[in-house]
Amino acid sequence: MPPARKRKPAAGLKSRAAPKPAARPPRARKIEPEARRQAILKAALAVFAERGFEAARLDDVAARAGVAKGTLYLYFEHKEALFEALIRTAVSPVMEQFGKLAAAPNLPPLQAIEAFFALFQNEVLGTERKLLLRLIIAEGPRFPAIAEMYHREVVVRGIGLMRALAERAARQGAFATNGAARYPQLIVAPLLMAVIWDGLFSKIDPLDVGGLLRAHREVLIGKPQKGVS
Amino acid sequence: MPPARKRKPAAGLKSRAAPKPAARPPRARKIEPEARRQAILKAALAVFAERGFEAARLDDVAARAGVAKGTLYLYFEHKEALFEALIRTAVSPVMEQFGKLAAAPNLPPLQAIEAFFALFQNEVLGTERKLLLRLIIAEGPRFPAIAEMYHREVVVRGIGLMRALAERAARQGAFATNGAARYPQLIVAPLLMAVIWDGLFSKIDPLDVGGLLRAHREVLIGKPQKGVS
Amino acid sequence: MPPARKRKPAAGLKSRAAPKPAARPPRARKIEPEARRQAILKAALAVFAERGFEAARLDDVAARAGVAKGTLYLYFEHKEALFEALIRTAVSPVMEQFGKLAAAPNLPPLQAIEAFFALFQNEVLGTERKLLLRLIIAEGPRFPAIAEMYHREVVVRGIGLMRALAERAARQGAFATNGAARYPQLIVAPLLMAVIWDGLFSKIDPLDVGGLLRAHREVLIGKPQKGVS
Amino acid sequence: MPPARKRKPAAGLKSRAAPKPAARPPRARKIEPEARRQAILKAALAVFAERGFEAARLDDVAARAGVAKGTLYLYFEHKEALFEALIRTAVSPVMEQFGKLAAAPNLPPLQAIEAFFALFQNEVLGTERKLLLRLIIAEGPRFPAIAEMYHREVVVRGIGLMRALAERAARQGAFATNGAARYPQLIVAPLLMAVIWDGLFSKIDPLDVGGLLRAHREVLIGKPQKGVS
DNA sequence: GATGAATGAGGATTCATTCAT
DNA sequence: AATGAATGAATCCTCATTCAT
Repeated sequence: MPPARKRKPAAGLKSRAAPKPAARPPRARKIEPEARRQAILKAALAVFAERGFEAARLDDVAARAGVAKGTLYLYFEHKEALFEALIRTAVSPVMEQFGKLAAAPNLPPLQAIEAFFALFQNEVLGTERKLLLRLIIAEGPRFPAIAEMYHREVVVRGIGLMRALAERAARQGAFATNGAARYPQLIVAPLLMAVIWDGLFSKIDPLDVGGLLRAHREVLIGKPQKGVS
Repeated sequence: MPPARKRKPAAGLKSRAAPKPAARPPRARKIEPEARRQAILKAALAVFAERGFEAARLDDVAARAGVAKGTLYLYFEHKEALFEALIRTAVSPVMEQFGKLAAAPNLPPLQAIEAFFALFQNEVLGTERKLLLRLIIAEGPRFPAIAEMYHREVVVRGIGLMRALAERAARQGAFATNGAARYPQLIVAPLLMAVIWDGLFSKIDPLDVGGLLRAHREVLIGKPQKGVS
Repeated sequence: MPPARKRKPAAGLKSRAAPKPAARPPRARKIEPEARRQAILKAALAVFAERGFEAARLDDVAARAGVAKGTLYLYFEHKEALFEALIRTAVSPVMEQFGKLAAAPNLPPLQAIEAFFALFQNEVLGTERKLLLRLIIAEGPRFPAIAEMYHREVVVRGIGLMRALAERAARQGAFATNGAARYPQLIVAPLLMAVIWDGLFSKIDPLDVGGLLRAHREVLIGKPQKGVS
Repeated sequence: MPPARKRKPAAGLKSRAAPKPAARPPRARKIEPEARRQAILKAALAVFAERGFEAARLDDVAARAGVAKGTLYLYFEHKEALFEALIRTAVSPVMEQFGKLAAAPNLPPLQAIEAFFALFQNEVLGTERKLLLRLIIAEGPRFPAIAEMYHREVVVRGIGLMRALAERAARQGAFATNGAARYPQLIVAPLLMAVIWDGLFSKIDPLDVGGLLRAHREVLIGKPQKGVS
C-alpha cells in the first residue's frame, strides 16, 4: 500500500482499510515502495518505543529509516497515522503465531501452555515486539482506536484461546481449579508483568522470566512440577 | 522613551485562557502553601495521567490547579520535577497501607491475601492512584530515577511482603505450591493486569476485577473456594 | 479522536507579526542558502545593535530577514551562536582592509596614518560596522569568546600595525615622541572615542570626526599641520 | 527620597526631580530609608554592570541589597528608573572631584593634567565607578535620557575643563599644538580606551594604564618627558 | 516519487511587577 | 513600610507539516 496523497481529509482512524496489503507482485523499481514502508515502520517502532509517541521525533524516524522527512508523508498521513500503522502492522504476525497454537487443539493443555509461554518468551520478550506491547500499554489510553483494534485483534482472540485451553485443562484435571478458565487473563498476567518489569527494572533488578513462568505453570497446575527443571 | 518590556496591552491575543473558565478567584492568597502544592500535584496527576508526560501541558496543570502558570515554578523547578514529585508524593500513602498489612503477620495468609486484594481494589483501582500506577508503567522507562525509586520504595517491599505471605501459605498448605513464594510477582500480576485492562479497555470491555481476583485466589490456593463470596 | 497537536486554526491570535508588514513573499524558496544566511546576519546586526544581545528578539531578526522564526535555527544553533557568527563574520572584512595598509610598509608613516584614519571613517564610522564595534564594546564583557576572538583577530594585529607605523614615524622624526610607539592604543583611542560619542551623543551634540582626527594627527606629530585641509 | 508610591503614571525620565536629596536629618528609625536606598543602588550597580540592563534580574539586586523584591518598588518605580537613578547617583561624586580641579585654575597645566589622570586612575579605574562608565557606554544608546544627562552633567563640563586646560597649555607652549585645545576629547580618549580595554581584555592581556597615560602625556606635550618616571 | 528547507503554532520557562498580608 | 508569593506577558526553541524543486 504505497503513499497516501490525501490532504488530511478529516483525520483518520476510520479508514479501516484492507486487512492486509498482501505483497503486491514486485516490479523491481528504485526501491520497492513496500520495502521503504517497512523500513519506515521499523524505524518508527524503535523511535516510538524509546521515547513514546509525543516525544518521538519524525526527524529521527526518517533518519533511522534512511529517508527524507517529507517522504514519511508519502507513506503516512500523520505522525498519528504512522503510529497506528506501526501497531497494526506489528500486531498481525503475532496473530499468525497464535493461529498455529489454536490449530493444534488436541495438544495436551499443559504442553500448549508451555508452547505458548515459550512463544511469548521467544517471539515477544526476546524481540522488538516487546516494545510494541509496551507502547500499546503506555499509549493505548490516548489512542482509543488502537486500543480497540488491539482488543479486537489480539485480546479477544488470545483470551478465547486461553479460555479454551484452560477449560480443557480444568476438565482433564490438569488445572486444579477452573479459575483460569473463568478468567483467562490470569494465564497472561505474568507475561504482562514480565514485559513491564523488563521495561522498568531490567537494569536494576532483572527478572528471571523462565523461572517466573515455570512457577506460574506450577501455580496454575496446582501442584509442584517434577521432571521439568 | 526607551525600550523596556512593553506590556502591549493593545493587540489581539485574547486570553488563550482556560478550557474551564471556572471563575478564577483573582489573586487567591494565603491558601496555605501546602494546600496549594497539593492542588498543583492533584492537577498534575490528572493532566499527566490523561496525556502522558510529554503531551501534558503545564498550562493545563496550572489552570486545573487554579493558579497561574508561573506559580508552578514557585513550587517545582521543572515539568520533570513536578512529575517526579507527583509520583513520590503519591507513592508514600500506599506504603503506609502496606505497613498495616505487614504489621499483622499472624493473620492467616489467605485472609492477608484477601485483605491485600481488597486494599488494592479500594485504594488503587478505585481511586486516582490507578492513574499513578499507569503513569509509572508508561513513563517509567524514560525516568530511571522514578523507576528506581518505585522499585526501592514499592516493589522491593511489596515483593518482600508477598513472599513472606506466600511462604507462610505454602508451609501451611494453604497454597498448593511454593511457586508464588519463589516468584511473588505472580500474586501481583493480575492486579497489574487489571490496571492495564482498565486503562485500555474499560470502555469497550470492562473487567470484573472482583471476579478476577477471586479466581486468582482460587488458582493460588489450588482448589475451588467454597464459601467466600 | 485522540490528541495530537491541534492546529487550532480558529480562535484569535491574529499574527503578532511584523512591525514592518513588508508584504512577505509567501514561501521564498531557492534563495541561495548563503544569501539567506547573509540576510539573517544583516538583520541580526541591526537588531542586536539596536537593542543589545539580551533585549534583541529573534522574532524581530526573523521578520527583518524576511524568514520565519524557525528558519533562523536552520542556520544558527542559538541566539548566542547567531550573535557570535555575526561578530565573526563582520570582523573579517575589516581585516582585509588592514592587510592592504600593512602591504604598503614603505608608505610614509604620516600618509599611512592618514589612510588609516580615512579607512576607519569610511569603512567603520560611515557604515553599519560601527554598530558592530559598539556591540563588541557593550557585549564583549559577557562573551569572553568574542572578546578573545576580537583581541586575537583585530586588536593584536591592529596594535602591531600601529606600533610598526609609530616606530617608523618616531625614528624618522615624524612623531615628536615615541609615546605612540610604546602604546599604539593612543593612535586608536580617538577612533574609539568617535564611535562611542556617535552612539551616545550623535543626536544632541554630533562630533566632527574629521576635525577630531586632524587634531589628533597634529598632536601625534607634535606640531601644527600646515597645508593639509 | 523615600518610596515612590505612584502607579506608573506615564513612564518617567521626565521627573527631573531635585538635584540631590541632600541627606534628610536622620531620625534613626528601623533602617534609615536613605541607607536602604543606597544599599539598593549599590547592589544595582553590581548587578547591572555584570549582566547589562536587560539581563540583570531584580531578584538579584534585591538579594544583594538584602531587601525583598517588592521593596525595590517602594524606592524606584521601574527597573528602568532604578537604572537611571543608579547612573545619576553615581555620576555626581565624580563631578565634585571635577570641581576641585576646576577650582585650581592657576595650577600649571601639566600638573593639572597629571592630577586629572591620577584622579581618573584612582577614582574611576580603581573603583566600581569604572563599571558605571562601562554601563553608560554599553546601555547609553538605549537610554537617551541617560545619555543626555551624562552629556550635560559630565561631558560638557569635562570637555570645558579639558579645553581650558589645553588652551592654557598651548598658550604657554606646554603643549606643542593646539589640537587638544580644539578637541579636548583627545585628552580623554585614552582613558576611555583604558576602561574599555579593561572590560574586554583584562583577563587575556591587561593594559598598563600608568604607562599608557605617561605616554599619552608625552604625546600631548610633544616631547619626551624627563624626570617623571 | 523523493527531498529537505521553510514554516509557524505551541509550549516551557523567566522575570518585572503587583498586592494581600 | 516591608514582604515575597502570585501573576502572566514575553521569548526562546522545537518539531509536525508543507511544498517548490
